[in-house]
Amino acid sequence: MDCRILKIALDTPLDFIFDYRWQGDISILGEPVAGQLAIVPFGRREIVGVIVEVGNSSDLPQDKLKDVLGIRAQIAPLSAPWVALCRFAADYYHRPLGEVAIPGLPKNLRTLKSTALDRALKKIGKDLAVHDATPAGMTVLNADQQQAADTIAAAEGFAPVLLYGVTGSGKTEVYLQAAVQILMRSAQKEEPAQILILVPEINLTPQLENSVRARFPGVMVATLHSGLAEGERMMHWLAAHHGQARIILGTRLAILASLPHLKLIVIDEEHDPSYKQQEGLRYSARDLAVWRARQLAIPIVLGSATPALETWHHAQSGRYRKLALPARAIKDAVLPKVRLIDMERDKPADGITSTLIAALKLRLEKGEQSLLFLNRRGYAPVINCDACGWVSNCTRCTSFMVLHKPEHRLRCHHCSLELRIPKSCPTCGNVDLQPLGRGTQRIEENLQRLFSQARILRIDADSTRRKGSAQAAFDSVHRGEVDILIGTQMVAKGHDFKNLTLVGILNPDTALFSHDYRASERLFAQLMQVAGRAGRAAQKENGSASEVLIQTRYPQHPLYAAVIGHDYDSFAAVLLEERRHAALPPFVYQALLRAEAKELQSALEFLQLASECIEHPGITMNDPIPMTMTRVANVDRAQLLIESASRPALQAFLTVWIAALRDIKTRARWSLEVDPVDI
DNA sequence: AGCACGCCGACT
DNA sequence: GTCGGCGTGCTC
Repeated sequence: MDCRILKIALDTPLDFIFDYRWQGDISILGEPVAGQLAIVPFGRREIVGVIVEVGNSSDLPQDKLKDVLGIRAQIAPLSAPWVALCRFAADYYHRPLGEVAIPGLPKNLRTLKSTALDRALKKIGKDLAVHDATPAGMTVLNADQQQAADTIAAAEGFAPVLLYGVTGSGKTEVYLQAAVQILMRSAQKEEPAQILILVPEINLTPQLENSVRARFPGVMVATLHSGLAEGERMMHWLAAHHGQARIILGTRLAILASLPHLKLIVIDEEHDPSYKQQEGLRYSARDLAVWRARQLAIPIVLGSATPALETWHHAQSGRYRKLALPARAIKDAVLPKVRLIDMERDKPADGITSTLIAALKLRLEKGEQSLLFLNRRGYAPVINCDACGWVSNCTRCTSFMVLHKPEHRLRCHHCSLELRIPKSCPTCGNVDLQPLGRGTQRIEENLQRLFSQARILRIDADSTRRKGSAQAAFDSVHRGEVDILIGTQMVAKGHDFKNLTLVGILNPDTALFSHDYRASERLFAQLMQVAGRAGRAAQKENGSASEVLIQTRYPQHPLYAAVIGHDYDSFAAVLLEERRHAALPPFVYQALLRAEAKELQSALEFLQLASECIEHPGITMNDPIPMTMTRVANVDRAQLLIESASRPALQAFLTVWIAALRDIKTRARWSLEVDPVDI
């Protein structure tokens, strides 16, 4: 019998491709092909892999090879461009191919038994008949929007576009209009087309999903995000993979979906930090999306009011085309007026200045909604004992235990540790323990005292733990059942609150003096985004102008001047110049080697050995240092930053370096991150 | 990463 | 007598 050797990528940290024999009957089963999924024995387990090559020989002796147990022939093979995308990501982030390709596949594809798969395939087949229709026609765009949409839809080949427009300028309409044009054109040519739309967090932006579904009533829309149940994930993945889904709406993980007819990629709020995966394979969905668009020679739209500096830099240099939406699209809506409240002059009582209290009172009287933004959940970030100086440190992390008053708990936000609030000081017995600083719970308490008649709602990770409770909370704001909303960054994204006319920002100053050089970029984006919650709808005749009040101790800081002027351009120019002078990204390329161990010394020793283990011409090797938050859950962490002015030089070095690192004998666990963002 | 084997301490 | 701690070795 004819025997094939299949080269198969498997989800394991071992960085090589595994060979298996396949002895099936070709006349019955057909030839195995690259891109198919195969179930194979691996050690004492049975796991799924992606066939990357079909051949007749192996470097290993035949008797070392095991037989393939089965091939997923029910579904189409994954395409060569998809495998190439995975291979690029694997090479670029220096991880095994299988670790990139496999984890995103639905679990039901990974077992020998295929009943769940067969059932899903049957259902998809039925849905296909119902959903194969053309999209709805054009809608009420303004000239700038129409021109942007036309430009995107008419682009030929790889066309990266920065769609630059303030909150409310109607970027979503431009995406959807470009998508309509591309889908209609493909329907005329009878060529299937797929559009991938990435959003930062799908659960917080149901409005976008609703408007997409409303806009494409006859078109199958698939969603891909981590919140899907296993069965749903299977259905949506299959609909994308087999091409029935024409619009795919997803979070960062959707960038690795199989999309055989992909014709346009949209990244909404492209600057958002959640496009960066921060564990496991630490990829940037935005960067992979640009690579994928280039590989497929299709347009990609990066939409933002406050683009990432990397993106802005590309737009300025002409590598990306910049399309600007200068005005708010909604008739008569204007940008909210931003004012600073100098906290040195107007000293806040319980975290809220008298100016802000007066403004809240005014909005209450007018029956308009207000939002207070504070990016710190809990009641107080720490409690202490005045008598002996004790503070509520976490015993397992380099951090404080946060006071959560409604839950009567101290909680560490970095490990799962949770304690009852001590009745007295653990070291001296003093019963008068004081909360220091303010979180959303404490602000909520203050507001209830200040405005006893107002309807006050807090929205943060704690108040929305139950499934569906976040949506219920947002719905009640939309229905007008809330006068004052207090929230963390959860409330900054996506939602248009039609009757919201005042935004108060309570404590943004800490980010001004952060050691993280990206902090001011992020703060600016966050302030602009929160500010955009105010006055998104046209003002009612008797309504007042929307305003944003920022409480600060540094009213003269240039970042706030830029926020007041809604002036991203100048602010970005200043930041980019600073980055150029300081030789920081995007003018230098970075990689970060992290190490963790029970003892900090082991981690630092490993990094020291790593920094000396091979020659590194053209590479700047910094000193190993403990991470800012050194200990998390009783593990000490340290890091070593390396930099180069040349990306290829950095990549070439990393390949050699990783091989050398594997030979270092150490008790530390280590991992490498390319293009790190939180340093 | 899993998963199993293997060699030492406190329990029914 | 055995349940289980995690060292270390292997996975085509």
